[in-house]
Amino acid sequence: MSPARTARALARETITREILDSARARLTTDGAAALSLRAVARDVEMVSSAVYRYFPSRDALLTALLIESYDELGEAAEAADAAVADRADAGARWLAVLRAVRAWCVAHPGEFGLLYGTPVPGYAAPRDTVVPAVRVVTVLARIVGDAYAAGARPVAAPGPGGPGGAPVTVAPALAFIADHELWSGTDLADDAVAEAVRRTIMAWTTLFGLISFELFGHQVGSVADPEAWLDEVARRLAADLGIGA
Amino acid sequence: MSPARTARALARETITREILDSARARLTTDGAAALSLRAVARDVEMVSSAVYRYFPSRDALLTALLIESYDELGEAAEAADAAVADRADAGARWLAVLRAVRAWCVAHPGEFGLLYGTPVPGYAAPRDTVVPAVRVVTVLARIVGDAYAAGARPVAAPGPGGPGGAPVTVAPALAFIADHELWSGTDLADDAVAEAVRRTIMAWTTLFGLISFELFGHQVGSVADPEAWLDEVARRLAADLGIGA
DNA sequence: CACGAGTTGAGAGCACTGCTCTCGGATTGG
DNA sequence: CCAATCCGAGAGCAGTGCTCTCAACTCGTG
Repeated sequence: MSPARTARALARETITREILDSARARLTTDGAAALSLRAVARDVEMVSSAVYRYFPSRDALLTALLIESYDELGEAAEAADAAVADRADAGARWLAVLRAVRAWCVAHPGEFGLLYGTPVPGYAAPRDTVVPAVRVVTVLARIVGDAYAAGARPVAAPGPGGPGGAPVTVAPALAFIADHELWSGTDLADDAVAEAVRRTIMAWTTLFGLISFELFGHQVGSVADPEAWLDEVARRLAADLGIGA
Repeated sequence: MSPARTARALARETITREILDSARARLTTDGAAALSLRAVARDVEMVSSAVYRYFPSRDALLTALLIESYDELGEAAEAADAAVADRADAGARWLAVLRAVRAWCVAHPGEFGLLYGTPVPGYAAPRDTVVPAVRVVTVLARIVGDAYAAGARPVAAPGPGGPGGAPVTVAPALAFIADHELWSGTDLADDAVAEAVRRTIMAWTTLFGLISFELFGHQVGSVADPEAWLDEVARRLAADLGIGA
């Protein structure tokens, strides 16, 4: 963290932190797309060109914000899960995590827009962002896996035998969830694991949609109490997953 | 449509159309936030200031695009529903509409970003956009209402009597769905209507999340076949709504 | 302590953006 | 035909990301 604690290195750390903090503040007020490097330069009372000593480009700054935010959100989810005393109460863990995820997003709308909103025009998130990005969904999958290991099962699934066609295959890139030791404790067959993964992803999709609607103003006036609405949706999702509240 | 078919009025119509078309094209290539009025001016081979004769500001242009896009999407949904011959087959109508909505969004990613993505920084959508914005969810609610009128019912709901607390109230602004004649044919009690409305909104939330994940690149590598995935999710949602496929 | 090497901040400059203003020319309705 | 209106062009302002140069500062080493 501090390889050579020289005055210069220390100043660099401090200023880098200041830039990041200012950028995140402006993220919330101005939005990710309008993040202006000159504006953060004014915030930290430097000339714009000086900021480039710390971040080689606006995109590099965005990437740093992206990783930091993903990690913060993932940690919030993990902490909420860990805070539930009764580890066997999958319903309580599920609700706690979903509440924590929404709470973080509501508290950090700018960061949420950066993470999950419209991609910033000429910017493509580099590989480094993938690992922190999947922390949240991993937490969700872990809860489901624990519940299934304890004997819980999803309700009658419209899966292979249910209505409609064969379920879609989960691509290899989701192996970190599908192949995870999460499911090793369960006595689920491989296709049952795949089914659980799909349900978890679908639940995560719903949660994301919910938060997105709330933060992007698509449910103003349609949902009176967002917190209560989240609770209700969380319970429904848990019921679908068979990890009753 | 053409009150005074003078040469000037005709030219104005044509150029307005050209500007809108160019703007929508740039929407997909550059993104909504980076929509440059000067760029569309170059496209239509005018000087930037001339464009202001047609749209008083960039925001006004955005609003026009917003309304036009909402209407197009809403019409696509309505058309897909209307195209299903067997009006009593709620499952088929549901699947058709969800497919059509996704198809339109995939075909118009720029417009999707404008409609449902991160709000453009200093821009607030005016009232005019509300009516076209709700066309899609109205189509969904109509299908559910028709099915319930025909006797279908949602599966055991974790509602008032189910697990968890009391369901959240739907705010008055959603009256256009809740108070709609959609439900007058059903013999549902008021709270059952509210329950159906909530389920419809939740399904719409999931659909939006799904499309958003796909278009914003949050499921690259995690879902192999987006179309098949949509079908599967649509069937699960229909099953939850009790309008089985 | 001194000095060369590396780091940092400031400033000017380029090309771009949204937007406002003015000015000459074209079109319109009376 | 003519006054009123509309329209396109151009200049200009303040903002943006980014590059370059230059002077000042800090650092490890001799």
